[in-house]
Amino acid sequence: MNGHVEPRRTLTLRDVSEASGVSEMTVSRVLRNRGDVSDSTRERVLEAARRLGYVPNKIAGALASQRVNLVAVIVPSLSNLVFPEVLSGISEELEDSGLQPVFGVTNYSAEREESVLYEMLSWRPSGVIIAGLEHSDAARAMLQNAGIPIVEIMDVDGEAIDSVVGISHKRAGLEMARAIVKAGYRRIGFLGTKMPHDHRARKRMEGFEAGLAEAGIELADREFYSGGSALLKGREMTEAILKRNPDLDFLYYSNDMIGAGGLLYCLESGIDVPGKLGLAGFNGVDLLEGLPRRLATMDACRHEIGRRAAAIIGGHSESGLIGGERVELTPVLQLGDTIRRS
Amino acid sequence: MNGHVEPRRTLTLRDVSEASGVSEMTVSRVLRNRGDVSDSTRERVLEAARRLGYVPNKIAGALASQRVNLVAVIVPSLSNLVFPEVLSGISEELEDSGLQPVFGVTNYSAEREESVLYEMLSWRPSGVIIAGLEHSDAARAMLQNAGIPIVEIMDVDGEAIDSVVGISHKRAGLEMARAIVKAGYRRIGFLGTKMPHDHRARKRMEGFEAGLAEAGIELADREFYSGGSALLKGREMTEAILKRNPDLDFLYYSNDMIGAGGLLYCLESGIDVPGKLGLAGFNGVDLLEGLPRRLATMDACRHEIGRRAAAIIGGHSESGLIGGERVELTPVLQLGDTIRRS
DNA sequence: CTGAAAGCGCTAACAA
DNA sequence: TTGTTAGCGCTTTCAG
Repeated sequence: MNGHVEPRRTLTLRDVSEASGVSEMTVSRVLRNRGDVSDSTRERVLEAARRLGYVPNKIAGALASQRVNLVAVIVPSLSNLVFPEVLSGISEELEDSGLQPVFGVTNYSAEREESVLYEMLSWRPSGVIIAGLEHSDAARAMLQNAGIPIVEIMDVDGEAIDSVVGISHKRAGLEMARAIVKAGYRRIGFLGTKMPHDHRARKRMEGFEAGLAEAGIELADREFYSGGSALLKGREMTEAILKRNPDLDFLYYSNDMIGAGGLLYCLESGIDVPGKLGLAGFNGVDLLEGLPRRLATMDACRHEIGRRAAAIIGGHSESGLIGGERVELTPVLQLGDTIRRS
Repeated sequence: MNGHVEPRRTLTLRDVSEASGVSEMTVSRVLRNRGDVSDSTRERVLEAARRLGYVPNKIAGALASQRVNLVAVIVPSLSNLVFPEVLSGISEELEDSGLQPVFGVTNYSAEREESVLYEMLSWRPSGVIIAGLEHSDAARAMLQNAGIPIVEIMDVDGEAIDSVVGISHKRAGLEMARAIVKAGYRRIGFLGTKMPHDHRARKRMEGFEAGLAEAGIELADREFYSGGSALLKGREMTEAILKRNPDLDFLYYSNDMIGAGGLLYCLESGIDVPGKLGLAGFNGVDLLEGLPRRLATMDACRHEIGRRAAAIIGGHSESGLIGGERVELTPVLQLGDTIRRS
């Protein structure tokens, strides 16, 4: 035991260079697998690097090479189940591309989105994947001027800055409305989140109303919530809306979790689903498979969206090109057991 | 419309300096709010920066200042509901600290953990938050040599590298076992994930078995699953284990989702819960609040763990000190409605 | 309050 | 195959 304590300084290429008796440049080549290096030299370098526990400094590397292997990913929330799934898709696709996702969360605040974006862009990432098409002017300007591929995800209803991968939430709402009308339901209630900044939920509802309007129907009632256990809220809201409006014959939920809560409530209350009351949610979450009855829903293609978006960044960052791609995925209506079949 | 296209080059301090007629150094001061600058100069600089749409280059800044405001966060998975909640806690706590979380995912693979860690450390973050106490030797060495605060989270059963924030999963299992025994259950089955690398689930089971052993009881049966909808798997496994072993009087699930599936199955099958059969899960997820009956569980303190870990990094990065802190949170047993009361 | 010089740790480009 | 030189864009330090 000697009392000697190393003055904490992280190792540099130079340390490896000295330890191996090879020039810094060659060490750098070995560590990056670039250029031809003799096997014996490579061996010596790797051995020294390993022995010292050298970890390269990407900050210096990025500055020198003007290349950064980071992809900025900006989402509104992590509690919303949907986004972790998108992130998984991104992670997966990027796994062996040499690119690294870096996540930022905005909490559905445009202001926060702006500052997260600024922060991330200041690391000069190779690309940006960002949820939604709605951004502040400043954020939009930053994205436009960044000179890197930008992929806006989740939603295609609006004008994209560069590339876009998502579904049309308007159409999702519209088609659900048509299916419901077609099944003969007429007195329809809507239950959703009280989130003025969740543009996609808003668009779904607008599309839904448009779909009803085609048949000359108006929403009979609506109920909104915020915070808390979605499943529980789904129950409570369902109870509330049915108390207020007992002759509703359909409930459309803005997401599957509250829909599942509603379904459980109805089953317990002995309500005839889908005979007397039909139900539908949105997202197509796994969870539904385990419920006593299969809630009607529409898959939001979350995982796929993540993958496709990441693939675009990967492709463009390789080719160096920026070109607006537009990928509109089509969510499939799953009638399940909660909409009666004709 | 002129056809002139700017050669894409990102702006530098120098551009702002020239546009504002102020030295680069002073521009830098203004943009970082450092040192005294006259109001008039500040104004001119900010105006120019805004007009040009300048975004500082943190890569260069970090290299020059040897300071990076990034916190590396490494978790096994994003599908497991638990981790997004931890990340939320971290995000929240770091919100106004000037620190930025950067997430990496390992898919429960030690090898992948090693490479993600290496990648992240090469950006010289201000700290690392990493799930679990089990790491490869190489990973452990990297963490030890990084010279920055390291917080291992979720679990306290083992030896920490630096700081640790979590709960004892062994104890969680142990206490659940005691509660179950105390309630008079004797023929007990365990249902969990088939994941050799989920050390925490493993420790819970070990603790659980130890708790049973105190009363001279052995696990009567076990059932494992992997992949798919947890809720559905919970149903299926429950059905399977009860078919095989109809006289079981308690089922302990390694997480709430499969527990919830089991609960739904039992209710539908008309099994008397908790009279004839008791049930318990683990995690204390929101979801449970919306179920017909409240599943017994134990809160894993996910959000709190995230916050505390982030707070440690924040504190240490300010003080520049590294010091092993140990925070053991105590999960509270929630008996709910699925363990009979004496 | 403002500016000039030096250099952070690495890699591009070129030379040997 | 290996080495040398000159920055990358910023901040630190020191001098006005």
